[in-house]
Amino acid sequence: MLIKVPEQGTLADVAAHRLAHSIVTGELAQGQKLNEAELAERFGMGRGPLREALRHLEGMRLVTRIPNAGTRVVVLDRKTLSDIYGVREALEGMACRLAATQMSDEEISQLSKLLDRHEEQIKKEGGKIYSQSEGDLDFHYQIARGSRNQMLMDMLGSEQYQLLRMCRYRTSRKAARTKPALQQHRQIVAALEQRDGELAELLMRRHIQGAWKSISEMIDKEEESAA
Amino acid sequence: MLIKVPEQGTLADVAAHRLAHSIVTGELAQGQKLNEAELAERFGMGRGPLREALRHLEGMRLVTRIPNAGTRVVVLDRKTLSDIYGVREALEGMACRLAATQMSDEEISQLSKLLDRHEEQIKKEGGKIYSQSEGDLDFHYQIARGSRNQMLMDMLGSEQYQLLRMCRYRTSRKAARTKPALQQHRQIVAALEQRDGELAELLMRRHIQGAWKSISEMIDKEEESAA
DNA sequence: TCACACTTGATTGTCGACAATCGGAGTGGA
DNA sequence: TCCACTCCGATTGTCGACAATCAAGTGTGA
Repeated sequence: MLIKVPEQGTLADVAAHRLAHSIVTGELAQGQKLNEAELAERFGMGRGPLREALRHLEGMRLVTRIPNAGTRVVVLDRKTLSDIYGVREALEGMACRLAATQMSDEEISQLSKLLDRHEEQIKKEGGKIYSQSEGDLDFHYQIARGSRNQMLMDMLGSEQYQLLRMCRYRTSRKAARTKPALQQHRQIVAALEQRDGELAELLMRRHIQGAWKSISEMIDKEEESAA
Repeated sequence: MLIKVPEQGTLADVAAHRLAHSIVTGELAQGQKLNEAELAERFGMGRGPLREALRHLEGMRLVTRIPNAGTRVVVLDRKTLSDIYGVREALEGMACRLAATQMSDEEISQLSKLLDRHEEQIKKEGGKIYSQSEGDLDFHYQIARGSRNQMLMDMLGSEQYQLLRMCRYRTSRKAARTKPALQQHRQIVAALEQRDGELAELLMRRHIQGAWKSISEMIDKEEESAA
């Protein structure tokens, strides 16, 4: 699970995680205004920690804040999503290239086993995309870890870039892309096993481009049906 | 100037900017503990806004925070700097590639003029690296803007990645690299004028690799003299 | 009827004080 | 002499209340 639920730590941290979760899962709608007093009461805390949490989320780009006018959940329009996937392609491509030389054989083997479990899960419960999405993010995160670049890990990992998970949730309803995605993951692992960084980067970039293409089409359909 | 000084807005915003400036310029030493009450008094505000500011800086990775143990200025060791420059190479390379197709002729022309002013400045006051560093960051930021990718702009621009400015300050003392850097900037602009994204990316990546190499050697010397 | 200023309500921004927690100095015993 | 325990000061975490600001609704005059 990438969703950390540290019921320990400061209240601000707890609030940040709970809010992040609510936003990512869509429980809090995009563009929705966040009332400090109301949220503070719901979480059973004062407004101080909550405001700190909102600052944190602002840094994560999960909310936008306007002085004296409150904070709102970010809205992911097409352009924003496109920008995100563009950056992601560059960063994850880089992560893959580095991982090809930095990961241990053991780690790559673990990665392969992760895909095995993943495949089994798909066979068992075809529709359960939810867990797929989680597992997929795990896959990507493991590669980010394999890059040994802390900055990259932060950006692609838990802290930053919850936005990614947000798009996933938003678009994981009818993601029929699980099988080709798994296939691509396998290819990437194969490239890692061969220690071929260039190939691994290429494959990862294609993989993400494919994901964006798929999501982009889904948005088109939504807009059509909405119009 | 990239240093925004919004003496308007909330106190927390003001504090965040002042603190960021102090950290980037080294006024607050790396690893230094930040006492909330003391800072609050120095800035003439309560601890509430200051804590919000610290949360903000934490998101920028300018400080690290440990619950119940306070926040400290981040320490830029060699590995961290290396990681930053790695990520920067990927992101700015991408920005360059996009800018080659997205920037208007007018913008590219402006960029060229920026380099003219830059060159003049170098001739006039050879040693004044400070302004060079600012101008250089302006150059890079303009290209990030040219990519038309908001996420990229945020990451490379003012908000995120003040860390970069921090390394600059830390290493801009004896940066004899201004001339070759300017030359490389010119080459990049030339590539943009030719709308050659691939070349622009290649040149930018080399440019950043060169910068890292220079800084890396500088660190080596420092460590030698320290040892 | 429309425009404009005012009032009012709600929400955000800020402060001071209290509670919880941690690190370290000091002391006692093995 | 060294280790462990205790206590205390300092610092962080939290809350409630007050002030400032903005938005909407209302009334008045042209």
